[in-house]
Amino acid sequence: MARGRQTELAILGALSVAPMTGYAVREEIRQVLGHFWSESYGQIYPTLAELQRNGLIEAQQGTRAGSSTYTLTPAGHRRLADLLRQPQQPAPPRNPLMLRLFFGHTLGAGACRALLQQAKSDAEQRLAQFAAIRAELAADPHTEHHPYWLLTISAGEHTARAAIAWADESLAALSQLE
Amino acid sequence: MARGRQTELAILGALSVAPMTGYAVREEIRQVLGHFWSESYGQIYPTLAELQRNGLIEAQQGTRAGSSTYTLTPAGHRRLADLLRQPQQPAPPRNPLMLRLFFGHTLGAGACRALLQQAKSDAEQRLAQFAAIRAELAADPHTEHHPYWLLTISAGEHTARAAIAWADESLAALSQLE
DNA sequence: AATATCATGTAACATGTTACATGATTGG
DNA sequence: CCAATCATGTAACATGTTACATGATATT
Repeated sequence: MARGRQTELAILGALSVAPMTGYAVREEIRQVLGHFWSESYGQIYPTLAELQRNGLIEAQQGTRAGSSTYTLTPAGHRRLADLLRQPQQPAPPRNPLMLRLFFGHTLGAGACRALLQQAKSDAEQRLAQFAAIRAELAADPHTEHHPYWLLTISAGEHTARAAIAWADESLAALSQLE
Repeated sequence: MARGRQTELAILGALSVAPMTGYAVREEIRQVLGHFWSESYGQIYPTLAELQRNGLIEAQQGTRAGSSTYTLTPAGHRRLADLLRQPQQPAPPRNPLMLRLFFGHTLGAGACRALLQQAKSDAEQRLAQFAAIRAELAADPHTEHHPYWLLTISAGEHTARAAIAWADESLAALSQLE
C-alpha cells in the first residue's frame, strides 16, 4: 500500500491538467512527460483505485461501457500541492552508457566509438522531438502551464546539446589515442 | 537468480581493476562510479556468491578473519567483455525535479525558483568534485584506464555546466513572468 | 577501553515491468 | 466484418533498498 509517492504525484498531476481515463493517463505520461517520466499499467490502475478509496479522485461514467473518467476532488488538489512541495528523493544514478565507457579499456576503442556515435545520434533525435513539441505548444498555448512546460523542454534541449558536444569531443580524444 | 546483468557487470568491472572484498566493491562503486552508478549490499553479496558458484570469480583469504578477497578468473574476464558488448537496456527516465517543474503552475513560482536554485548549486558542487577527481587522476595515472575515466568525468562536467546554464536561463524567465 | 571502520549476510519491504486475459468501440 | 485502438485489470516476475544482526580489527 501507500503506492510510491512519485506515482501518486504523476497521476494526480496528469488529472489536474484534465479529467481522463487510466488508459489516457498512461498515454499522457508517455507522450507528454515521456522524456523525463514513465509509469506502467501495473502502477497506474492500482494507484487509481487507491486514490479513489481515499477520496482524492472521483470516477465519472466514461464515454464507453465500463470505462471511468477520473477527476480531482478538492482533497486531491490539496494532496497534489502537498506532494509537489515535498523534497524529491533523489533516485540513485544508473547510467549504463557511462558504466560501459568507464571500462572502455576492456571494451575496446572501436566499441566505445560506436557507443559515442549512438549517444550523439540519440541526442540529435531528442533535439528534433523537442523542436516538434515546441511547435505544438506554440500552436495551442495552455496559458497557465505554458511557461513551466517550456522550462522542462529547455532542460531537455540543454542536456541534449551538452551530450552532442561531449560526444564530439570524446570521439576526437579517442582518435588521438591511436 | 540471474541477478541483474547490470549489477553483475558493475561488480566484474570493479574486480577487473583490482581484486577486493565485497565491502571494498561497494566503497569503490560509491566513491569512483558514484556520479553515475550505485549498488547496495543487498545486491552485492548475493551476486558475489553467485559469481563464485559460476566460476567467474575466485575467493582468496582476505587480510582479516572471515573476509574474502575476490579475483576475476579467465572465464570472469570473458564474461565481463561479453556483458560490456551487450546493448544497454535503457532505464525508463524518472526525473523528480522535472516532474515538479512540469506542474510548476500548481507548485507556485516561488517554490520553482527554490528548486532551480538548488539544482544550480548541486551542479556547481558536482563540478567542484569532478575537478578534485581530475587532480587525483593526474597525480596517480592508471595508464590504460586513464583516458576512459576522463571520458566519464567529462560527461559529468558537460552535463553539470548545461544544468547551470539552464537554471540561470530559467530563473531569468521566471522573473519576467511577474 | 571505547569508538570507528572493515566486513559479511539476510529478511522484510518497496517498487516496478511484462505478459496475459478480457472485452468494447471505431474506422476502413 | 475485421483490424486497430481504447480500456481495465492482475499475476508472475524482476529488481533494488533498508534495517538489522553479528563480529573482527584498527585507532585514539
